[in-house]
Amino acid sequence: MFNELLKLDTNSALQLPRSFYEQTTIDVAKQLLGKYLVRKHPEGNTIGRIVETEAYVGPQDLACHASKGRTARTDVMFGPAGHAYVYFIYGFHNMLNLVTEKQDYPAAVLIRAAEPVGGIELMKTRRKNGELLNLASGPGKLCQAFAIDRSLNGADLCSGLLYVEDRGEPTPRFQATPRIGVDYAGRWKNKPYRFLVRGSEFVSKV
DNA sequence: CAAGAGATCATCT
DNA sequence: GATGATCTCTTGA
Repeated sequence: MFNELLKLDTNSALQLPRSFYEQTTIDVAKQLLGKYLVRKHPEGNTIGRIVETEAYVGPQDLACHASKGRTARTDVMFGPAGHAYVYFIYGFHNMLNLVTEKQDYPAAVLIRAAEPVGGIELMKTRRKNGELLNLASGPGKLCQAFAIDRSLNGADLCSGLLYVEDRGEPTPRFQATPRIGVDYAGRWKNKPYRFLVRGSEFVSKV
């Protein structure tokens, strides 16, 4: 109980600054591994150690929504770095992305999985399958566990209810694989833009 | 277990 | 009108 409270005590001084997100999308995707996603919510806070990401690197990337141009949906990606791009897919699931790179360059990192660290009981109440390994091991599951939906689309990651902490861990060893579910993306579908923490039990099962 | 289908809707053609 | 940065449950071996 006491340990749980310690874990929940977040420190905004550790919050990643906007300059972090202004790096290249690939760099951001790699460096987000081992960082902590923090979601503040009236029901309670939830925290997870990011273990899986995917980079969507810009307008030329056929797997990136922004390759279709600037629309109401993709508008956030064209804005400044360090904001959330949240969209709804398959009639069921929200996907959380963090906008990267400079203003007017549309790119983002998809957060695909996290190891639950704080607010685990709350996550279990939000998820049908309350197994620890199944709470946030996939982009849709993660959004459900962290109560992330489109109301957070465009949210500033440097001031509010949703941000990422650097707790001083070095970036863990990781591997790169092709991205999931982007078979339509022609020669871009095989790019090794999915990054997973090596040996983590909490990555998505694909 | 592996494979398959169904769920369900915002977005763009 | 089609389709998707998915998940879960059912089926059958």
